[in-house]
Amino acid sequence: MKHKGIPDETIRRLPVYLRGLIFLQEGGQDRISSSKLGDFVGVQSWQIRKDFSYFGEFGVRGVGYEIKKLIDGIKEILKLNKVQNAALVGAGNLGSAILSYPGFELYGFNVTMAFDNNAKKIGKKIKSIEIMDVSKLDILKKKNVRLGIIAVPRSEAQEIANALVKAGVKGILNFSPCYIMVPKKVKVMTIDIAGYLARMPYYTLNG
Amino acid sequence: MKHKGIPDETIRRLPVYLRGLIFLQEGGQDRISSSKLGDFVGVQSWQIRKDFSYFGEFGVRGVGYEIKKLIDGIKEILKLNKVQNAALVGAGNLGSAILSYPGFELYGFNVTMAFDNNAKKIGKKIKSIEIMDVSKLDILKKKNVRLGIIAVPRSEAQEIANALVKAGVKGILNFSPCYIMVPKKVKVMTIDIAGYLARMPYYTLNG
DNA sequence: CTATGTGAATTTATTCACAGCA
DNA sequence: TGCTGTGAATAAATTCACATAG
Repeated sequence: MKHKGIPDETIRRLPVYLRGLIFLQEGGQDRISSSKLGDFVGVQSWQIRKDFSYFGEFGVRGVGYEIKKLIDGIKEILKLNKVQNAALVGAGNLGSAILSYPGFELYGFNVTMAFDNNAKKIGKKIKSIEIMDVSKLDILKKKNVRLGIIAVPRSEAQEIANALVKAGVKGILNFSPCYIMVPKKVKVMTIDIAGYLARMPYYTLNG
Repeated sequence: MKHKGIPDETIRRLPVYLRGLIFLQEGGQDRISSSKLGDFVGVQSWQIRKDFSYFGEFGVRGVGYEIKKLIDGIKEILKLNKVQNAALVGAGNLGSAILSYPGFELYGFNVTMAFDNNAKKIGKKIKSIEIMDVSKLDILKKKNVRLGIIAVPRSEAQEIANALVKAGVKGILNFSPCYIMVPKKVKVMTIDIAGYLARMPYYTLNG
Protein backbone atom coordinates (compact mmCIF):
# COMPACT_ATOMS: atom_id res chain seq x y z
CA MET A 1 0.00 0.00 0.00
CA LYS A 2 2.56 2.54 1.05
CA HIS A 3 6.27 2.35 0.37
CA LYS A 4 7.70 1.82 3.81
CA GLY A 5 10.09 4.28 5.32
CA ILE A 6 9.37 7.01 2.80
CA PRO A 7 8.53 10.30 4.54
CA ASP A 8 5.12 11.70 3.68
CA GLU A 9 6.84 15.02 3.16
CA THR A 10 8.93 13.46 0.42
CA ILE A 11 5.77 12.26 -1.28
CA ARG A 12 4.31 15.72 -0.91
CA ARG A 13 7.26 17.21 -2.76
CA LEU A 14 7.31 14.74 -5.64
CA PRO A 15 4.47 16.41 -7.58
CA VAL A 16 6.33 19.69 -7.20
CA TYR A 17 9.47 18.20 -8.71
CA LEU A 18 7.44 16.50 -11.43
CA ARG A 19 5.74 19.71 -12.48
CA GLY A 20 9.04 21.57 -12.60
CA LEU A 21 10.74 18.81 -14.55
CA ILE A 22 7.96 18.62 -17.13
CA PHE A 23 8.22 22.36 -17.57
CA LEU A 24 11.98 22.16 -18.04
CA GLN A 25 11.58 19.29 -20.48
CA GLU A 26 9.11 21.31 -22.52
CA GLY A 27 11.74 24.02 -22.62
CA GLY A 28 14.02 21.58 -24.39
CA GLN A 29 16.30 20.73 -21.50
CA ASP A 30 17.30 17.12 -20.85
CA ARG A 31 19.66 17.25 -17.88
CA ILE A 32 19.69 19.15 -14.60
CA SER A 33 21.51 19.26 -11.29
CA SER A 34 19.81 19.07 -7.92
CA SER A 35 20.77 22.64 -7.12
CA LYS A 36 19.41 24.05 -10.40
CA LEU A 37 16.20 22.10 -9.97
CA GLY A 38 16.08 23.26 -6.38
CA ASP A 39 16.34 26.91 -7.39
CA PHE A 40 13.56 26.36 -9.89
CA VAL A 41 11.04 24.67 -7.62
CA GLY A 42 12.01 26.28 -4.32
CA VAL A 43 13.57 23.36 -2.47
CA GLN A 44 17.12 22.91 -1.17
CA SER A 45 19.41 20.75 -3.28
CA TRP A 46 20.24 18.25 -0.52
CA GLN A 47 16.55 17.85 0.16
CA ILE A 48 15.98 16.91 -3.45
CA ARG A 49 18.88 14.44 -3.47
CA LYS A 50 17.68 12.90 -0.22
CA ASP A 51 14.14 12.58 -1.55
CA PHE A 52 15.27 10.84 -4.73
CA SER A 53 17.68 8.61 -2.85
CA TYR A 54 14.79 6.85 -1.09
CA PHE A 55 13.89 5.30 -4.42
CA GLY A 56 17.33 4.31 -5.68
CA GLU A 57 19.94 6.06 -7.76
CA PHE A 58 18.41 8.39 -10.30
CA GLY A 59 21.38 10.54 -11.13
CA VAL A 60 24.96 10.35 -12.26
CA ARG A 61 27.63 11.63 -9.90
CA GLY A 62 29.46 14.62 -11.21
CA VAL A 63 26.89 15.06 -13.94
CA GLY A 64 23.34 15.44 -12.66
CA TYR A 65 19.95 13.98 -13.42
CA GLU A 66 18.48 13.02 -16.75
CA ILE A 67 15.13 14.80 -16.80
CA LYS A 68 13.22 12.13 -18.69
CA LYS A 69 14.41 9.44 -16.32
CA LEU A 70 13.32 11.50 -13.32
CA ILE A 71 9.90 12.21 -14.82
CA ASP A 72 9.31 8.55 -15.56
CA GLY A 73 10.57 7.57 -12.14
CA ILE A 74 8.36 9.99 -10.24
CA LYS A 75 5.31 9.05 -12.30
CA GLU A 76 5.91 5.42 -11.47
CA ILE A 77 6.35 6.11 -7.76
CA LEU A 78 3.19 8.21 -7.62
CA LYS A 79 1.36 5.73 -9.87
CA LEU A 80 0.48 8.44 -12.35
CA ASN A 81 1.07 6.38 -15.46
CA LYS A 82 -2.52 5.60 -16.33
CA VAL A 83 -5.06 8.39 -16.77
CA GLN A 84 -7.53 8.47 -13.90
CA ASN A 85 -11.01 9.87 -13.81
CA ALA A 86 -12.41 11.89 -10.96
CA ALA A 87 -15.92 13.02 -10.10
CA LEU A 88 -16.86 16.38 -8.70
CA VAL A 89 -19.70 16.84 -6.23
CA GLY A 90 -20.98 20.37 -5.80
CA ALA A 91 -21.19 22.61 -8.85
CA GLY A 92 -21.24 25.97 -7.12
CA ASN A 93 -18.64 28.68 -7.64
CA LEU A 94 -15.73 26.66 -6.35
CA GLY A 95 -16.91 23.41 -7.92
CA SER A 96 -17.30 25.01 -11.33
CA ALA A 97 -13.81 26.44 -11.08
CA ILE A 98 -12.42 23.03 -10.21
CA LEU A 99 -14.24 21.48 -13.15
CA SER A 100 -12.53 23.99 -15.45
CA TYR A 101 -9.19 23.85 -13.69
CA PRO A 102 -6.50 23.15 -16.28
CA GLY A 103 -3.87 21.90 -13.85
CA PHE A 104 -5.03 18.33 -13.31
CA GLU A 105 -4.19 17.16 -16.82
CA LEU A 106 -0.47 17.47 -16.25
CA TYR A 107 -0.64 14.65 -13.73
CA GLY A 108 -2.98 12.51 -15.80
CA PHE A 109 -6.31 13.30 -14.20
CA ASN A 110 -9.64 13.99 -15.85
CA VAL A 111 -12.63 15.33 -13.99
CA THR A 112 -15.23 13.56 -16.09
CA MET A 113 -18.41 13.73 -14.03
CA ALA A 114 -20.17 16.34 -11.94
CA PHE A 115 -23.02 16.16 -9.46
CA ASP A 116 -25.21 18.61 -7.62
CA ASN A 117 -28.43 18.56 -5.61
CA ASN A 118 -29.80 21.79 -7.09
CA ALA A 119 -32.57 21.03 -9.60
CA LYS A 120 -31.74 24.22 -11.49
CA LYS A 121 -28.21 23.02 -12.19
CA ILE A 122 -28.94 19.39 -13.00
CA GLY A 123 -28.83 18.81 -16.75
CA LYS A 124 -26.79 21.93 -17.45
CA LYS A 125 -23.28 21.60 -18.76
CA ILE A 126 -19.97 23.03 -17.63
CA LYS A 127 -17.06 22.46 -19.99
CA SER A 128 -19.10 19.80 -21.83
CA ILE A 129 -19.71 17.89 -18.61
CA GLU A 130 -23.35 17.44 -17.72
CA ILE A 131 -24.28 18.00 -14.11
CA MET A 132 -26.11 15.01 -12.72
CA ASP A 133 -28.34 14.54 -9.73
CA VAL A 134 -26.33 13.77 -6.63
CA SER A 135 -28.70 10.90 -5.85
CA LYS A 136 -27.20 9.13 -8.86
CA LEU A 137 -23.71 8.93 -7.37
CA ASP A 138 -23.83 5.15 -7.49
CA ILE A 139 -23.06 5.36 -11.19
CA LEU A 140 -19.41 5.95 -10.26
CA LYS A 141 -19.09 2.25 -9.51
CA LYS A 142 -20.10 1.35 -13.07
CA LYS A 143 -17.99 4.09 -14.63
CA ASN A 144 -14.99 2.94 -12.62
CA VAL A 145 -14.35 6.35 -11.11
CA ARG A 146 -12.26 5.99 -7.96
CA LEU A 147 -11.63 9.60 -6.99
CA GLY A 148 -14.15 12.09 -5.65
CA ILE A 149 -13.84 15.83 -5.19
CA ILE A 150 -16.14 17.44 -2.64
CA ALA A 151 -17.06 21.12 -3.03
CA VAL A 152 -20.36 21.33 -1.17
CA PRO A 153 -21.31 23.35 1.92
CA ARG A 154 -19.93 22.02 5.19
CA SER A 155 -23.35 20.82 6.31
CA GLU A 156 -23.56 18.38 3.41
CA ALA A 157 -19.96 17.23 3.19
CA GLN A 158 -20.21 14.19 5.45
CA GLU A 159 -23.23 12.69 3.74
CA ILE A 160 -21.66 13.24 0.32
CA ALA A 161 -18.54 11.51 1.57
CA ASN A 162 -20.64 8.59 2.76
CA ALA A 163 -22.27 8.35 -0.64
CA LEU A 164 -18.91 8.51 -2.40
CA VAL A 165 -17.54 5.72 -0.25
CA LYS A 166 -20.63 3.65 -0.97
CA ALA A 167 -20.04 4.30 -4.67
CA GLY A 168 -16.63 2.69 -4.36
CA VAL A 169 -14.43 5.77 -4.30
CA LYS A 170 -10.93 5.19 -2.89
CA GLY A 171 -9.79 8.78 -2.49
CA ILE A 172 -11.55 12.03 -1.64
CA LEU A 173 -10.24 15.53 -2.19
CA ASN A 174 -12.30 17.66 0.18
CA PHE A 175 -12.68 21.41 -0.23
CA SER A 176 -15.38 21.70 2.42
CA PRO A 177 -14.00 23.25 5.58
CA CYS A 178 -14.67 20.34 7.92
CA TYR A 179 -13.42 17.02 9.13
CA ILE A 180 -14.79 14.04 7.25
CA MET A 181 -14.99 10.55 8.68
CA VAL A 182 -14.44 7.62 6.32
CA PRO A 183 -13.37 3.98 6.58
CA LYS A 184 -9.62 3.54 6.97
CA LYS A 185 -9.21 2.15 3.46
CA VAL A 186 -10.34 5.49 1.98
CA LYS A 187 -7.87 8.39 1.79
CA VAL A 188 -9.20 11.89 2.47
CA MET A 189 -7.17 15.02 1.80
CA THR A 190 -8.76 18.25 2.91
CA ILE A 191 -7.83 21.58 1.35
CA ASP A 192 -8.95 24.21 3.82
CA ILE A 193 -8.60 27.38 1.78
CA ALA A 194 -9.60 29.81 4.50
CA GLY A 195 -7.38 27.95 6.96
CA TYR A 196 -4.34 28.97 4.94
CA LEU A 197 -5.35 32.60 4.99
CA ALA A 198 -6.11 32.38 8.70
CA ARG A 199 -2.45 31.67 9.45
CA MET A 200 -1.18 34.63 7.50
CA PRO A 201 -1.46 37.31 10.23
CA TYR A 202 0.47 35.10 12.65
CA TYR A 203 3.43 35.16 10.28
CA THR A 204 3.10 38.67 8.93
CA LEU A 205 1.90 40.86 11.78
CA ASN A 206 4.91 41.44 13.96
CA GLY A 207 4.63 42.17 17.63
CA MET B 1 7.77 38.12 14.83
CA LYS B 2 7.06 34.49 15.55
CA HIS B 3 6.28 33.02 18.95
CA LYS B 4 9.39 31.07 19.65
CA GLY B 5 9.32 27.31 20.13
CA ILE B 6 5.79 26.90 18.81
CA PRO B 7 5.64 24.16 16.17
CA ASP B 8 4.39 25.32 12.79
CA GLU B 9 2.13 22.29 12.83
CA THR B 10 0.46 23.62 15.94
CA ILE B 11 -0.18 26.90 14.16
CA ARG B 12 -1.58 24.99 11.20
CA ARG B 13 -4.10 23.26 13.47
CA LEU B 14 -5.27 26.37 15.29
CA PRO B 15 -7.64 27.53 12.51
CA VAL B 16 -9.13 24.04 12.48
CA TYR B 17 -9.82 24.21 16.20
CA LEU B 18 -11.15 27.74 15.88
CA ARG B 19 -13.60 26.81 13.15
CA GLY B 20 -14.87 23.83 15.14
CA LEU B 21 -15.20 25.84 18.32
CA ILE B 22 -17.15 28.64 16.61
CA PHE B 23 -19.46 26.03 15.18
CA LEU B 24 -19.98 24.45 18.59
CA GLN B 25 -20.57 27.86 20.14
CA GLU B 26 -23.19 28.65 17.53
CA GLY B 27 -24.85 25.40 18.54
CA GLY B 28 -25.25 26.81 22.03
CA GLN B 29 -22.47 24.89 23.73
CA ASP B 30 -20.12 26.65 26.12
CA ARG B 31 -17.79 23.95 27.43
CA ILE B 32 -15.95 21.03 25.83
CA SER B 33 -13.27 18.47 26.63
CA SER B 34 -10.21 17.89 24.50
CA SER B 35 -11.43 14.46 23.46
CA LYS B 36 -14.87 15.68 22.37
CA LEU B 37 -13.31 18.53 20.43
CA GLY B 38 -10.83 16.08 18.98
CA ASP B 39 -13.60 13.80 17.72
CA PHE B 40 -15.27 16.80 16.16
CA VAL B 41 -12.32 18.23 14.29
CA GLY B 42 -10.41 15.03 13.63
CA VAL B 43 -7.42 15.47 15.93
CA GLN B 44 -6.28 13.35 18.89
CA SER B 45 -7.07 14.71 22.33
CA TRP B 46 -3.47 14.75 23.54
CA GLN B 47 -2.46 16.67 20.45
CA ILE B 48 -5.05 19.32 21.23
CA ARG B 49 -3.98 19.59 24.86
CA LYS B 50 -0.33 19.80 23.83
CA ASP B 51 -1.08 22.48 21.25
CA PHE B 52 -2.98 24.64 23.73
CA SER B 53 -0.37 24.12 26.42
CA TYR B 54 2.21 26.04 24.38
CA PHE B 55 0.23 29.19 25.09
CA GLY B 56 -0.53 28.74 28.77
CA GLU B 57 -3.37 27.12 30.66
CA PHE B 58 -6.65 27.41 28.80
CA GLY B 59 -8.66 24.73 30.52
CA VAL B 60 -9.75 23.56 33.94
CA ARG B 61 -8.50 20.15 35.11
CA GLY B 62 -11.25 17.65 35.57
CA VAL B 63 -13.68 19.93 33.76
CA GLY B 64 -12.59 20.91 30.25
CA TYR B 65 -12.30 24.06 28.21
CA GLU B 66 -14.56 27.06 28.14
CA ILE B 67 -15.32 27.52 24.45
CA LYS B 68 -15.45 31.31 24.51
CA LYS B 69 -12.10 31.50 26.24
CA LEU B 70 -10.54 29.21 23.66
CA ILE B 71 -11.98 31.15 20.74
CA ASP B 72 -10.68 34.43 22.13
CA GLY B 73 -7.33 32.87 22.89
CA ILE B 74 -6.83 31.38 19.44
CA LYS B 75 -7.92 34.59 17.75
CA GLU B 76 -5.38 36.48 19.76
CA ILE B 77 -2.58 34.03 18.98
CA LEU B 78 -3.34 34.09 15.27
CA LYS B 79 -3.88 37.87 15.35
CA LEU B 80 -7.35 37.54 13.89
CA ASN B 81 -8.97 40.16 16.07
CA LYS B 82 -9.08 42.97 13.58
CA VAL B 83 -10.77 42.49 10.20
CA GLN B 84 -8.21 42.37 7.42
CA ASN B 85 -8.65 43.14 3.77
CA ALA B 86 -7.19 41.08 0.98
CA ALA B 87 -6.83 41.69 -2.75
CA LEU B 88 -7.32 39.12 -5.45
CA VAL B 89 -5.29 39.11 -8.65
CA GLY B 90 -6.67 37.02 -11.49
CA ALA B 91 -10.43 36.98 -12.02
CA GLY B 92 -10.68 33.76 -14.02
CA ASN B 93 -12.69 30.76 -12.95
CA LEU B 94 -10.71 30.08 -9.81
CA GLY B 95 -10.28 33.74 -8.94
CA SER B 96 -14.00 34.41 -9.26
CA ALA B 97 -14.74 31.46 -7.00
CA ILE B 98 -12.32 32.77 -4.40
CA LEU B 99 -13.91 36.21 -4.60
CA SER B 100 -17.26 34.61 -3.79
CA TYR B 101 -15.89 32.14 -1.25
CA PRO B 102 -17.90 32.48 1.97
CA GLY B 103 -15.33 30.85 4.24
CA PHE B 104 -12.95 33.77 4.79
CA GLU B 105 -15.39 35.81 6.85
CA LEU B 106 -15.27 33.38 9.76
CA TYR B 107 -11.66 34.32 10.36
CA GLY B 108 -12.19 38.02 9.83
CA PHE B 109 -11.03 38.43 6.26
CA ASN B 110 -12.59 40.44 3.47
CA VAL B 111 -11.54 40.17 -0.13
CA THR B 112 -12.25 43.76 -1.05
CA MET B 113 -10.40 44.31 -4.29
CA ALA B 114 -9.85 42.38 -7.50
CA PHE B 115 -7.48 42.83 -10.41
CA ASP B 116 -7.05 41.32 -13.86
CA ASN B 117 -5.14 42.09 -17.04
CA ASN B 118 -7.99 41.19 -19.39
CA ALA B 119 -9.58 44.32 -20.82
CA LYS B 120 -12.89 42.51 -21.17
CA LYS B 121 -13.06 41.88 -17.45
CA ILE B 122 -11.83 45.23 -16.19
CA GLY B 123 -14.73 47.34 -14.99
CA LYS B 124 -17.07 44.38 -14.53
CA LYS B 125 -18.23 43.42 -11.07
CA ILE B 126 -18.19 40.15 -9.18
CA LYS B 127 -20.07 40.18 -5.90
CA SER B 128 -20.15 43.98 -6.00
CA ILE B 129 -16.40 44.16 -6.34
CA GLU B 130 -15.17 45.95 -9.41
CA ILE B 131 -12.33 44.32 -11.30
CA MET B 132 -9.49 46.77 -11.77
CA ASP B 133 -6.57 46.86 -14.14
CA VAL B 134 -3.65 44.92 -12.76
CA SER B 135 -1.37 47.83 -13.60
CA LYS B 136 -3.11 49.75 -10.81
CA LEU B 137 -1.93 47.37 -8.09
CA ASP B 138 -0.06 50.19 -6.39
CA ILE B 139 -3.36 51.36 -4.99
CA LEU B 140 -3.08 48.63 -2.36
CA LYS B 141 -0.58 50.76 -0.52
CA LYS B 142 -3.09 53.59 -0.17
CA LYS B 143 -5.95 51.27 0.71
CA ASN B 144 -3.80 49.60 3.35
CA VAL B 145 -4.32 46.12 1.97
CA ARG B 146 -1.59 43.82 3.22
CA LEU B 147 -2.66 40.45 1.84
CA GLY B 148 -2.67 39.35 -1.78
CA ILE B 149 -4.23 36.30 -3.39
CA ILE B 150 -2.74 35.14 -6.69
CA ALA B 151 -4.92 33.17 -9.10
CA VAL B 152 -3.26 33.85 -12.43
CA PRO B 153 -1.61 31.45 -14.89
CA ARG B 154 1.78 30.14 -13.83
CA SER B 155 3.56 32.24 -16.42
CA GLU B 156 2.37 35.47 -14.81
CA ALA B 157 2.57 34.54 -11.15
CA GLN B 158 6.09 35.78 -10.45
CA GLU B 159 5.57 39.22 -11.96
CA ILE B 160 2.30 39.62 -10.10
CA ALA B 161 4.06 38.65 -6.90
CA ASN B 162 6.72 41.27 -7.59
CA ALA B 163 4.03 43.90 -8.12
CA LEU B 164 2.25 42.85 -4.91
CA VAL B 165 5.45 43.13 -2.92
CA LYS B 166 6.09 46.54 -4.43
CA ALA B 167 2.56 47.51 -3.40
CA GLY B 168 3.45 46.75 0.21
CA VAL B 169 1.77 43.38 0.63
CA LYS B 170 3.07 41.32 3.57
CA GLY B 171 1.49 37.97 2.77
CA ILE B 172 0.64 36.17 -0.45
CA LEU B 173 -1.71 33.25 -0.85
CA ASN B 174 -0.67 31.68 -4.14
CA PHE B 175 -2.97 29.40 -6.13
CA SER B 176 -0.69 29.32 -9.17
CA PRO B 177 1.15 26.03 -9.43
CA CYS B 178 4.67 27.35 -9.18
CA TYR B 179 7.35 28.53 -6.83
CA ILE B 180 7.37 32.23 -6.17
CA MET B 181 10.40 34.16 -5.02
CA VAL B 182 9.90 37.07 -2.64
CA PRO B 183 11.94 39.01 -0.09
CA LYS B 184 12.28 37.17 3.24
CA LYS B 185 9.98 39.61 5.02
CA VAL B 186 7.04 38.51 2.84
CA LYS B 187 5.23 35.26 3.62
CA VAL B 188 4.07 33.12 0.71
CA MET B 189 1.76 30.15 1.11
CA THR B 190 1.12 28.14 -2.03
CA ILE B 191 -1.98 26.01 -2.43
CA ASP B 192 -1.17 23.56 -5.19
CA ILE B 193 -4.57 22.06 -5.92
CA ALA B 194 -3.44 19.55 -8.53
CA GLY B 195 -0.51 18.58 -6.33
CA TYR B 196 -2.94 17.24 -3.74
CA LEU B 197 -4.72 15.13 -6.31
CA ALA B 198 -1.39 13.93 -7.69
CA ARG B 199 -0.59 12.20 -4.40
CA MET B 200 -3.88 10.33 -4.28
CA PRO B 201 -2.90 7.29 -6.39
CA TYR B 202 0.19 6.73 -4.24
CA TYR B 203 -2.03 6.28 -1.22
CA THR B 204 -4.99 4.55 -2.84
CA LEU B 205 -3.61 2.29 -5.55
CA ASN B 206 -2.24 -0.72 -3.75
CA GLY B 207 0.57 -2.83 -5.18
C1' DC C 1 36.64 19.19 -10.51
C1' DT C 2 31.67 18.53 -10.15
C1' DA C 3 27.54 16.78 -8.45
C1' DT C 4 25.31 12.62 -6.46
C1' DG C 5 24.17 9.54 -2.56
C1' DT C 6 23.97 8.64 2.22
C1' DG C 7 25.19 7.68 7.08
C1' DA C 8 25.15 10.56 11.15
C1' DA C 9 23.77 14.67 13.72
C1' DT C 10 20.35 17.74 14.64
C1' DT C 11 15.96 19.63 14.81
C1' DT C 12 11.12 19.27 14.94
C1' DA C 13 6.86 16.98 15.93
C1' DT C 14 4.17 13.27 17.89
C1' DT C 15 2.89 10.21 21.40
C1' DC C 16 2.84 8.51 25.98
C1' DA C 17 2.01 8.22 30.80
C1' DC C 18 1.01 10.19 34.74
C1' DA C 19 1.23 14.09 38.15
C1' DG C 20 -1.78 17.83 39.49
C1' DC C 21 -5.92 19.98 40.37
C1' DA C 22 -11.13 20.92 40.51
C1' DT D 1 -13.12 10.68 39.84
C1' DG D 2 -12.35 13.16 35.35
C1' DC D 3 -9.83 15.83 32.47
C1' DT D 4 -6.01 19.06 31.90
C1' DG D 5 -1.07 20.05 31.52
C1' DT D 6 3.52 18.54 30.73
C1' DG D 7 8.12 16.25 31.12
C1' DA D 8 10.05 12.41 28.98
C1' DA D 9 10.22 8.99 25.25
C1' DT D 10 9.67 8.11 20.61
C1' DA D 11 9.27 9.01 15.91
C1' DA D 12 9.81 11.75 11.80
C1' DA D 13 12.00 15.03 9.00
C1' DT D 14 15.66 18.08 8.02
C1' DT D 15 20.33 19.33 7.64
C1' DC D 16 25.13 18.41 7.38
C1' DA D 17 29.45 16.74 5.77
C1' DC D 18 31.88 14.01 3.11
C1' DA D 19 32.89 9.62 0.67
C1' DT D 20 32.11 8.26 -3.95
C1' DA D 21 31.94 8.17 -8.82
C1' DG D 22 32.01 10.21 -13.61
